Amino acid sequence: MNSQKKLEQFIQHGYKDYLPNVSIDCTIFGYHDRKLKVLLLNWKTPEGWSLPGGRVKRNESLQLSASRILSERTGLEEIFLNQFHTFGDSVFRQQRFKHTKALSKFNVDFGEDNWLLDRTLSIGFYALVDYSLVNPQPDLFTEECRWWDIYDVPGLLFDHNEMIEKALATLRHQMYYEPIGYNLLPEKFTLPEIHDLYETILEKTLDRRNFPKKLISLGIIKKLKERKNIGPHRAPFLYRFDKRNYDKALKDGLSLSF
Amino acid sequence: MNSQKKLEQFIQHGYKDYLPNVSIDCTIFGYHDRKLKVLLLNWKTPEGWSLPGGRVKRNESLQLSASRILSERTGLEEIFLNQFHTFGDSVFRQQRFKHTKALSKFNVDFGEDNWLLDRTLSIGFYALVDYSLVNPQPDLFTEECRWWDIYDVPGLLFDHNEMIEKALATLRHQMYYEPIGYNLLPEKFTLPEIHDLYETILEKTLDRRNFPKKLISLGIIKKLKERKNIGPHRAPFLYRFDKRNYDKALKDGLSLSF
DNA sequence: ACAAAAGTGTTGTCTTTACACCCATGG
DNA sequence: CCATGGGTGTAAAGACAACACTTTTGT
Repeated sequence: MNSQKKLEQFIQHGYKDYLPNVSIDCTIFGYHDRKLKVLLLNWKTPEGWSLPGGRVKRNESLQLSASRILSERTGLEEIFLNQFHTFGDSVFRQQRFKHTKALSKFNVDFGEDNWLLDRTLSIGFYALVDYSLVNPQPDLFTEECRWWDIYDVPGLLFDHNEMIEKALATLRHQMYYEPIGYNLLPEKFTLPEIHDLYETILEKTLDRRNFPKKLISLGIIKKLKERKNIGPHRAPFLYRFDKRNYDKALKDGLSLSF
Repeated sequence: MNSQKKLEQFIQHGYKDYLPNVSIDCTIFGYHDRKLKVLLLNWKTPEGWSLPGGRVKRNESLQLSASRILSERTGLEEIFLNQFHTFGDSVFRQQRFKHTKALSKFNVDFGEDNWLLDRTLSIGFYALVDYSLVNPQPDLFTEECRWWDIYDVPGLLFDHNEMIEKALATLRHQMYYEPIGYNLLPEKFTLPEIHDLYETILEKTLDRRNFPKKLISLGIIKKLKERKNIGPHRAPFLYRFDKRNYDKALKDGLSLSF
């Protein structure tokens, strides 16, 4: 089946395989060059950028669905994925979708009462991924998929700006009682790197000496014997997460002061 | 329209007014006699206890819907209500509902493909209410509505036990960075009362002298000149929440140690 | 030798915890 | 006058915040 046929099939008969009235949208955070990034898609029609999202298959769990959607856009499996809120209160989400004309580019007959145009709640997940491992892929509905700096995000379709806000707020909050970083950083990283990551996300300067103390004393990160070559400067030591203590902290929670 | 007619109308044509495939369930916490309570409904059929829940009207926000459901069962308006998770992963929630026979008590023809029997995600809210103000009301589907001690909750229908667990975990977590109590206690309360409330929910003994210090120093509770008469013992002072500081703390967050 | 970034420890302050005796009331 | 629960302060320990000079490396 070619793309156009697949698209047509999905638009006209998708409700047989997918739940109507519900979608999933993922805020996918990456970190690169001291900037927090988010992965966005550019729609063919209606024109505009949005979060990557999708529908829930009728025989699929929400977690699996989100993880499928994410893997389709990034190529990654088994990444950190967290359900944070279900959106149904904004004006966009209390009525039917009205852009039947705007959808004409697809050359598929939607029809007034197409299932995709009905009121749709969206279950929001956020993901933390290693920027360097992602190969952004657009889908049938979209022309382009790429990273945006979190502070340059354009006006998005629907309530997606609100979703990113809430995802970010949740992430920030979470950083105080769970370790993060395992999914955003390469396996081996330096203290300045993780320090910058925390400063970037929290938008706050953190003491260069005090910051790592806690993580080290909790056993969450371990110093390696290797150093990273960073050109014309002193080579910093590499560290890595101690997965055992990290997971324990994730599970039991902790309280970071910063 | 009488009850039976209403029921029939809802079962057979409800999908015109309500979103299919989605419901809302509320974990309503109350506090009485040093025990944390939760409000449960006893279904006519399938027999068993469950959380109070309902469907989302097509033109209604989720928040409003939850608050309507809650007010129908408790008679209360404007109470603390928090969306905490959307459930769709348990086996019950990945398939159609199979108990067509079990539904026969209603004397309404459901039919194999009734909208109510399709896979249903549930958006979980939890509420904190003043036990003494609640007048539990069953609905068309249920015989009885009453409080259960949180540790005596019976096996519930579907994944509702899991929901209560998660609601409680969320509540406990929340207590460390937001004040609670305003919605669970009467307007005026004593230090032993709020102390017991916290101990009960957190399942932890809290120092009788240290505990109130924080709340008082943050300005969240204020001492009144009145005392409460508790019979044959020294009359304890009454306190009340300072709504200004309380709401500020709710909004900005705080960090309680306990 | 210089510029740029990394590495490292101590001290003062604040927060948290632990703890015990006296007081008020009703029966 | 006794039983029960309420009220109150201080000191020690631990956590946190502030802070500056030296080392490494490449050009």
